[in-house]
Amino acid sequence: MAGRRSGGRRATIHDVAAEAGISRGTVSRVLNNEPYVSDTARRAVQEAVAKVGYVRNAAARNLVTQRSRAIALIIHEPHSLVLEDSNIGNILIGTNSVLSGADHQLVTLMIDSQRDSDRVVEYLRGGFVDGAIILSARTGDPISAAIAEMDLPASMVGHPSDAPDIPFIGIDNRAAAEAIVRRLMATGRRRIGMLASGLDRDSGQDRLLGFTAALGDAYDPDLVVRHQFYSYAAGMEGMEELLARDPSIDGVFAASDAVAAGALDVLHRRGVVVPDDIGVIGFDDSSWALRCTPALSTVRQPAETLGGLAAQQVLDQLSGVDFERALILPTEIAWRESA
Amino acid sequence: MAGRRSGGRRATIHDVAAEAGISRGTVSRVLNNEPYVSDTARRAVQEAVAKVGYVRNAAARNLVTQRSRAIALIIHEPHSLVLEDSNIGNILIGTNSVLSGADHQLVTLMIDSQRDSDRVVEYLRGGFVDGAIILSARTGDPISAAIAEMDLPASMVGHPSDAPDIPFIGIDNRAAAEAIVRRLMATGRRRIGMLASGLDRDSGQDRLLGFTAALGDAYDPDLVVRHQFYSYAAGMEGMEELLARDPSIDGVFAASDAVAAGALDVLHRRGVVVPDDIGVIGFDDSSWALRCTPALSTVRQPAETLGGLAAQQVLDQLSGVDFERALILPTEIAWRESA
DNA sequence: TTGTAAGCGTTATCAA
DNA sequence: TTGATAACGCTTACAA
Repeated sequence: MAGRRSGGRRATIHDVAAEAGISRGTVSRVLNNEPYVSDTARRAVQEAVAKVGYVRNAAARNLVTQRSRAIALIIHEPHSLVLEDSNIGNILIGTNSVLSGADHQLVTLMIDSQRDSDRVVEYLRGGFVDGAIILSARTGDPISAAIAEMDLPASMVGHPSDAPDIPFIGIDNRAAAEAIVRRLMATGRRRIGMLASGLDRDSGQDRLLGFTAALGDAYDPDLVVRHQFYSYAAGMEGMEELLARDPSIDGVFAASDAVAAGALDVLHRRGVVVPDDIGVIGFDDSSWALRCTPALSTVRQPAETLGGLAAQQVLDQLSGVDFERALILPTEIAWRESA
Repeated sequence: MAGRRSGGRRATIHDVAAEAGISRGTVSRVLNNEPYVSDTARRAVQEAVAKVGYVRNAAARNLVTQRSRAIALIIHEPHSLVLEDSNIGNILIGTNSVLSGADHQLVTLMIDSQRDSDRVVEYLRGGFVDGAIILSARTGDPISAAIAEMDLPASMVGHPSDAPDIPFIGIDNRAAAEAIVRRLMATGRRRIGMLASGLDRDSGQDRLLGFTAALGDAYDPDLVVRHQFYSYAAGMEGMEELLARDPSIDGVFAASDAVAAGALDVLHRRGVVVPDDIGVIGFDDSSWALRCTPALSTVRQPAETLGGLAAQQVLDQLSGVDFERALILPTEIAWRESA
């Protein structure tokens, strides 16, 4: 399992016991910081461990304890997500920090093909981890189904409409979208369009719902352009399309900051002035928002907290304490110069 | 180790053997696709497996085979890297793809604190993985030292000056930097400055060396601003500083695209026209390059290939075949509008 | 407080 | 081609 040593086999508890002149049982007790061990024995073991260069074999330990102290974080579609968009980095940081505090190792698994998906299911089934956190799942995601079926402690960040019964944590995308679109309307805009993305996820769907709810009677289906990804490219293409459909448009709600950035660049090249001619708003408050010119008005997600609480949900299941299976965190509006 | 089943314990080879009415040895052979198994036995096992819902226990298997079929990819400093910069996404994609093809699971480990660092060393020592790929190591990195010491098959992307004897793969940062700076000089610039970053890594050091080499006698130490991170913020601060030091500057080499992007924005706000007043060049050809206005001239790194070959280096060590321990890949210049 | 010994679920050797 | 059986390295009753 571990890297083959250059020469000789690696030390076991057996060697430590022999070196220290005591039994393996006591060595194990020292290693696990258990009570009822004499100071003499403790010292002897510590010295022997150092001397023979002992390191615990995880496989053997996991086999008997039925635990690994590792938690998986599953990321779908590295292309569109890690590269282009979003708070994924902050989610990771929050998760890692909570897990680290509980002395669990975070292992990130990336799914980029059917083959990956199958292998990851094997990995989870095999017992390499005690639990899992699922990011950016789409409707019909086979991993989530497998996790639910194998009854592995888990938590989803976000919550696809058809998700199996797995605890989750998220934000109210619909309400947040509605709120920021209303604010855009309050600036006097009359013809507002939307660059919708990620409609195969709850986030995308709900942001669109919030948009239509805010517009009410003013809603014009013709002013919604759909795209698969939350990407910069989607923003560029979508904005071109929107301008083609209605040159008199004076407001745009982009489904994410990356999308908004693409839209802003198109507007800039076309000589359309933001926010004078068109007000633009985004969603996420990711690192894109402040890079945009002008700075983007957007919805701030508590990404790091989201990641941390997802980790906590998994740890709680592991320790058997009660916990809230459905968590919705509040968002806020970061109002800047783009609208 | 795995998630506790709702009720009853999970099926073992024992159960399968009993159900199929044959020995555990034969069951194991079927499971591992070994030869010398009758079709009758094979079918019986497959049916039994399905019936009792058997899944192999990885810990037990790893214990006896001394293998895990998993490879770690270690990322330092998620903040500055994953969020701000670079080709890390592409490296991941390349690594995952090669490992996936060899039926190995990629597990990404993030290091964000001393505590993380210690835990990761434990994880590696424990035998959870058969090998490791190290990204963005700095000089004096304890993880690399530990990996070298424990003799774990590994590969580094990049190569810190004091790195222990671990195979590596990288690009010639010095030559690439020199080449693009020469090209900038060829556009007639006279006062060229550099926004240097990551000087605690080989990449940062070498890019600076390439810069001074290209300038030769024209090199003015006063025109080099140093910053710790390859970040957008570093580019903004550095550019302000550079303009303060010498308003007549007419060329800038940024140590990365993110840094260049920050510099471009400062110039834009100051009303300095690029490339008319100042020519700006970057490094990486990351997703930043095309988002910049104007599009950034930069050095293209074969990031995905880098990741793939690092994975291959590890796999080669595992299989014991000969391989090249020091790989340097060629780069090319992507010349666009910023210079 | 310590030692003994029985597993944990596989794979792998050796006979049959 | 198959079946016993001995490891693999550790934890954990149970006895002492």
